[in-house]
Amino acid sequence: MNPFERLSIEKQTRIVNASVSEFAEKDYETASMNVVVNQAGISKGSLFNYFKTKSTLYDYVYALTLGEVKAYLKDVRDSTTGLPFNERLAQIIDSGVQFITDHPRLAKIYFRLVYSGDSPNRKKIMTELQLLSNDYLGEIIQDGIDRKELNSNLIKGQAIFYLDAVLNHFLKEYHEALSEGTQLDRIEWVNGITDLFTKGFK
Amino acid sequence: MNPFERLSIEKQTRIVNASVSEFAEKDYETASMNVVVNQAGISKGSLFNYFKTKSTLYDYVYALTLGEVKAYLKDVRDSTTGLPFNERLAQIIDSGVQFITDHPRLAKIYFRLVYSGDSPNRKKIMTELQLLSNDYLGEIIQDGIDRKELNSNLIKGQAIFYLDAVLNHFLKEYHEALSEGTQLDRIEWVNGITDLFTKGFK
DNA sequence: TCTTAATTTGACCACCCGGTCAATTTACAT
DNA sequence: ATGTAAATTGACCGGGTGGTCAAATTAAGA
Repeated sequence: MNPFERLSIEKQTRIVNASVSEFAEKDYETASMNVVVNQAGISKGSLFNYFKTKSTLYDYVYALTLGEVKAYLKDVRDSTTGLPFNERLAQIIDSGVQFITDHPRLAKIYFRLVYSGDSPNRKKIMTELQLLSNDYLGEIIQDGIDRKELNSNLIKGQAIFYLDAVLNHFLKEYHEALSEGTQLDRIEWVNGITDLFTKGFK
Repeated sequence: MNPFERLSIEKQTRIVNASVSEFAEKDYETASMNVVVNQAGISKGSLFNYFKTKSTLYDYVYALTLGEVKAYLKDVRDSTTGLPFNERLAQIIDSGVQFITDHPRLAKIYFRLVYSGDSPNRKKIMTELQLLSNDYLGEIIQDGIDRKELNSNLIKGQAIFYLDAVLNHFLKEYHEALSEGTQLDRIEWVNGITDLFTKGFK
């Protein structure tokens, strides 16, 4: 049992909160351990006792973020098996929107990761993300092909790539709009995106 | 006439080269004026005489980058007026590929900008980029609609958004593949993308 | 050649960084 | 209450940052 896990839940929460906030606001290099320490109300020595290095702390936050993302993805995948491609896609987008609303700071960390590869171990992490996207979207698309809703001549790698590009970009935009106070018309966009791909993949 | 412009072309080139390299390799905050200075073979005081601050130097590099991007875009737009949407789109992508090949470092700066908003004056710059994309892709799409190749019910803002997402993401991927030594099958991808949109926007 | 102005230099400044560790405080078993 | 082990602290370290400026060098005109 490592020292961090031995802490009271209250203290753990304070530290995780401060870390998430800092890594959400600044990129990895710019994020400051001193800020985390002050925000969490602990001493510097303590933080470095719980996490050996900055990179270790980031790993923890990263695991937390990706875990939450995966949970949302898994939920929506499992609760929509059997539905036609376009409805499934719509619900996946909705789930993304929900994630952003529930965890705006984790979303920021996620997008920072996806779009600027901002992290130590960039290579490994980017590969992991790509694999996740491949597996996940690959299955959804394959399902659509099996169901004969999508063109069986689709080049799967490409189809995944396009879906991934549009979904992530839309969610990023949605996230930015949200944190600026404005709001995108969710339904209109969900319709637009499902439309594009149901026709484009036909 | 500012002091930088008074320099010999040779010296200007050395400085611009060093700056472009540094801003391509590291994000704005992490990029180091000391590195630029050493790489360019000039003293620190000189650099700060030519450019008052780091941000000023970045502005210069940014203007250079965007200028080059715009030149490529303008060229391909003007040389393809009259062509059908799918051929036009294909040539735009090809032009992007060409830009990446000709100016890999500028491409890196451009993608860093687009995807992480990495710069001082983020807001202003992002707005400028969005405007550029809107005008440019908006015209191409409107042309396709007028020519009755694209659905006249398209929500233009959305269509632009999707095109932009896929084009930039593809070019970014192409750029990364290139700098890792591997190569994407350009033709296959160009066909895939034009396919997606000619069907998806129908 | 001498004078003056423009250019270039690099030591230096204040500040912040990630990380360390001797010293202190806290918690707990006896 | 006392002794001991564990947890916590924050002053401190080496190093890097953007930026400054008095002094040295170079260029140019008379």
